[in-house]
Amino acid sequence: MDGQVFGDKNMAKGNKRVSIQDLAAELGLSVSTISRALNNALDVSEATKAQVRALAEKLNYQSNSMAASLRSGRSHVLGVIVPHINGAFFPAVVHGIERLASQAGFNVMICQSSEEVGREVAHVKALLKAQVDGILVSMSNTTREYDHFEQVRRKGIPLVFFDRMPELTNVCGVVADDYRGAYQLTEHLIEQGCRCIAHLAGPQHLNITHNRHQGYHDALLAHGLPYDKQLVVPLSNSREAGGAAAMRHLLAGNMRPDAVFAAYDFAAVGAMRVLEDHGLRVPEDIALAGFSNEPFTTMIKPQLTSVDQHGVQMGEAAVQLFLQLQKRSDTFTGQRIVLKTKLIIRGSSLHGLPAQPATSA
Amino acid sequence: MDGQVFGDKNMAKGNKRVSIQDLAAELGLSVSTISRALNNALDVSEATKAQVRALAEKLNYQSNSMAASLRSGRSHVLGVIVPHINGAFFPAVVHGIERLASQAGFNVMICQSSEEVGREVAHVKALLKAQVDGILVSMSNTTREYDHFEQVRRKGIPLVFFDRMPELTNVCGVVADDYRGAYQLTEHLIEQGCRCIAHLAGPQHLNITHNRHQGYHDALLAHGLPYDKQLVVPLSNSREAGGAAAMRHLLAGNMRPDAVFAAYDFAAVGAMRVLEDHGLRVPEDIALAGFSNEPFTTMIKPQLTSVDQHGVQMGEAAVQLFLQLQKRSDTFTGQRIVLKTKLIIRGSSLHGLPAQPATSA
DNA sequence: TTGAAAGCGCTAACAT
DNA sequence: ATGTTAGCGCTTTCAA
Repeated sequence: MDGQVFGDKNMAKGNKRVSIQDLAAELGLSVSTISRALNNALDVSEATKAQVRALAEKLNYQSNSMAASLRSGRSHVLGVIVPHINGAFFPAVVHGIERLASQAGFNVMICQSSEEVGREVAHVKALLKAQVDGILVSMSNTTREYDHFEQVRRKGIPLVFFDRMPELTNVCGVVADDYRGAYQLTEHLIEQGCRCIAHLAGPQHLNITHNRHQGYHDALLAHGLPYDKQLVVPLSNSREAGGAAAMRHLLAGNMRPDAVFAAYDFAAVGAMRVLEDHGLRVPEDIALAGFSNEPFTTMIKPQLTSVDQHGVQMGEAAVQLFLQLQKRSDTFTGQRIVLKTKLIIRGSSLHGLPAQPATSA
Repeated sequence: MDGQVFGDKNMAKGNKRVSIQDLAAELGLSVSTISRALNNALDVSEATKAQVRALAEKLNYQSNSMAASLRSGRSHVLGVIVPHINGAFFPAVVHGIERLASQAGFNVMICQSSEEVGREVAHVKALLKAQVDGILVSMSNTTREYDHFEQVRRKGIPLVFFDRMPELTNVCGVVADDYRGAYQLTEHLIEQGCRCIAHLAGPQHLNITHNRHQGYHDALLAHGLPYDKQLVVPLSNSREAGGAAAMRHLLAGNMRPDAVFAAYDFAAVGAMRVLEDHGLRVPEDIALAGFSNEPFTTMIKPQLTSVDQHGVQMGEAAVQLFLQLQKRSDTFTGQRIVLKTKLIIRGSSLHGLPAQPATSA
């Protein structure tokens, strides 16, 4: 492979792509036969198939999927819209989607909304124009109207949400059990002896963060602890800076929590930094936990207790839902798949008793 | 937006998409006029344009980009192939690509090769079939043959590499100055008083890791230090586990380095863990540095010295290169853009003297 | 088992 | 300023 010169410039530009017409002409067959042979139709003799395939190979024929899609009405492309691909969660979901989708013969078109409704709407439009066979989407956190999704449905294109989905009837999607994850996490903190547990909360119009908050709330009440609004601080963003600001706000108040549950791992790290700055030890003085089980949770000290959301699995489930929808598109059952989450206990939350055996490395 | 029922099922399936034919019929105009009006051609009266746009809006017309692309030969889609989207680097590049591309009127189709040549080849094929207007690619680390790239060129499709590119003449792309980054980093370690600097090396057939190794090598010699092969340990993978294994190997040998430069941040963290386990302090006993400036470098203790690669900028440069290529496709200049890297000094490398003022937070 | 022919929805000459 | 016409490359009836 060395010294190889890449791209001799003899064929500057004018080399037309070879089409099935060319193959047909070359072999003295009709284009329809070529088409059928290439698509491995059952009513073409093996002999011609072989012949056609050989020539296609030789001439380096590449089918034009635009033409095929235009004619057939199916593009074999699956559109995916994610809010972003930072952190590990969405990449994991995308991975799951790609695996199952490509296995089912679909190409995947990934778009980032960058948490902007505008871009989300634009992407939906572009995907529809591109005639995708289906759309999988996790909403941006600025999405409050759902007309663009409604359009998709109106066109009869299968639409599947994952993780972040609108509170509407008749939409299908797959979500993690954020409620249960938060509930268990809060319960764990209580078992650690914490009695004054704060929550750094994400935006409450989003199902995921709403449910995390709710799980926290219900766990407190279930264990006879009061729910105090002063202990719930909204995060200005999901990153470290947001967590740090919220933590500072909390420390400036007149309640001194003995545990903090942040709705995101990144926010938890920001909080941890602030606690250090204030000379507070984690978990001895204040227990700390996040949500998502980002890889860096095991890199920091103490390691961060968190909740795993099984991203890959979620992606796969979303594709399965899509495939189902595609089969029988008359019944939009509004099916919701809820995936179990997994509490991962690490050092940051071991406030009291040694607690249950650690669930992870 | 509450209580809204999503997707009344009255229009089960049969609602044909509205096409420009429908618009033409409705307005008593020809399809070509409609087409021109929609594309804002300059030879259509403002009156009709308004009329057409109004009806299009009313009927919720969505153009069929497959048809348009098939006819015009341009898809306005840019294909992007990345090895993966873990960590922060490739997502940053993708972000840069998306920003500039969408600004230039292109949609972006992102594909992951997952470090498998097979998938890379498949993606190239799919993108060509999809008639993309150009392909931006960062090679998988298992790519050793470049025939699939050659095909792209042969078809006259602009091809731009970024970060990881083949050692061929006549290919264009944008890379970070890994050599210089590694050189400066090594120099910094030397200035810290380190005299026995090890390198955890990435695969040497890839330009990026090869250049990091080379920069390390040359910096040593330039400062009169010997280059000792025993101090260069190949990483089995770029993650923590790879770094940990390499570090263990190093510690088991008879050389005891006073600094370690890992070719990836993740590997550096793995190494850090092993050093801790061996009771060695960073940076007092052994200085440590990585490469890429991942966000977690500031989350760990000590914070990790690293080299920033300006991912967003790289993505933008790649798009610019593509746009250039598209304009004058006759001259494949094989232009290479080399982006400066930036040494970010943090606690993990402060082995000796206070050194130069810290470059970052 | 193969061929002929009609078009998918749009654009782009070329007319008018 | 608008209309006519001819396809882009493929799939898919309908015939043979």
